[in-house]
Parts: sequence; C-alpha cells; structure tokens
Amino acid sequence: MKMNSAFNDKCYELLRQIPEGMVTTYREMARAMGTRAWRAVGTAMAKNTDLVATPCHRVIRSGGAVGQYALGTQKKVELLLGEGVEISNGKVCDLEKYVYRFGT
DNA sequence: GCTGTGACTTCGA
DNA sequence: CTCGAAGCCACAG
Repeated sequence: MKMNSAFNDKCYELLRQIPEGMVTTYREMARAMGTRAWRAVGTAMAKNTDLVATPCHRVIRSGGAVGQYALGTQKKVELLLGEGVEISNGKVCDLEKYVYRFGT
C-alpha cells in the first residue's frame, strides 16, 4: 500500500467513477475537485502505482489528446479503443461524446 | 521552508 | 494551422 494524499486519493476516486467506454480530462477532474491543480493531477497520476486500481488510462487531455501513460501513450490508446472509445492519430474523435463530466 | 519538476492548459505570434 | 512561452497547483528533494 502506498501513501495516498487527500488530493491524490480524490483523483483516484474520480477515476473510478468513470464508466467503461468513457474518459475524463485533467481539467474536469480538477474542476470536480474544486481545485485548479490539473498539473498536480498529472503529477499524482505519474506517481500512481495503482494502475489496475486506478484506470488512469481513461484520463486524457482537454484538447482531446490521450496524453501520456505509464505503459506508453500507444498502449493507452489501444486500451481506450478496447473500451469503445474512437481515437484517431492519438486523439479522441468526439471528445465531448466520450468525456465523462462529474455532476453534469 | 524554499526550489524544482511535472502524465497540463491556454493565449500569443 | 503550427510553434512558443507563461501560468497553475501539488508533491518530492
């Protein structure tokens, strides 16, 4: 078990709220959290060791790009494709259609 | 306790 | 449209 800070833990919690076939953006997560630390979110994900417990591969950028991934961006794309998310050239075709908004 | 870094975002040229 | 710089917050050293 690793030490999960409150901020970090919140990020993971939101991640788990994302259903299959959907994704979320760092910005939306920060907004849902009530903060503007999308940078810190990425930093937390980067240090995330619970890849299985935390579907961080469902987290993408606000621009539609899948962003980075511990196992590799390409791997992340394939995982999303496997969930039903259409991705083109490493970018989500219909971001608004696949992005999961918290409390919308 | 301060500085540096980072899986980012957004505006400007 | 593509490239660049600045800004932001949290965590690690």
